[in-house]
Amino acid sequence: MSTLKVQFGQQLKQLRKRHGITQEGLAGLTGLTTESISNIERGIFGPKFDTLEKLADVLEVPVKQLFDFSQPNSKVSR
Amino acid sequence: MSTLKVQFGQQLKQLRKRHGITQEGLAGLTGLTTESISNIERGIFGPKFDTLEKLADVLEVPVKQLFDFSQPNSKVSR
DNA sequence: ATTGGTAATGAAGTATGGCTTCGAATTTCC
DNA sequence: GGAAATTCGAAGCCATACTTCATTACCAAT
Repeated sequence: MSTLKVQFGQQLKQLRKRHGITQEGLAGLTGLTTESISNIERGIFGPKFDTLEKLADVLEVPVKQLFDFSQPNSKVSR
Repeated sequence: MSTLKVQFGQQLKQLRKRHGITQEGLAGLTGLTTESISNIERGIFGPKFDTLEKLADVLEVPVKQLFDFSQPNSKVSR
């Protein structure tokens, strides 16, 4: 029920789309499965630190940006 | 040997001290043990999302600040 | 209507690692 | 020196991150 997981997932989804990549693509580049990416984006579970690093690395953003929920972003939504 | 765990740990330690609280105090407030806090601060393991939330909550900082390693002597909050 | 590409979802299983307890050693600081 | 704070090890528990497989749904285009 952690709202952090949900928020994180939404942010991840945004950053992934902004990066112009699909769940499958992100899965391939991080060594995860598409189901895992989907589960993370929907807040089903929160990734462990190793995965956190991979995600930030692939998306080319600092890890902290994955936790920056400050703004409802103007772009890319929908 | 994830550098993220280590950096996170150092940041946590800084924020904890800045908050004027001991490992035991933080342990009590988060429902963890002092050993766990110690292990996290030394980068032995990275906390799960639930713990992440508790830590940020107790330290009264947004989660993203726990991942903000930009400045050694920062005055980020204020 | 059907194809093709993407994502959601469920069920069931594995195993990693987050966390604990206990005990002792070490560092820090007054 | 001595107490408090932190480190370290080892062993074990168990929650959960992640997997595989299989299905379903959505959404554009054609």
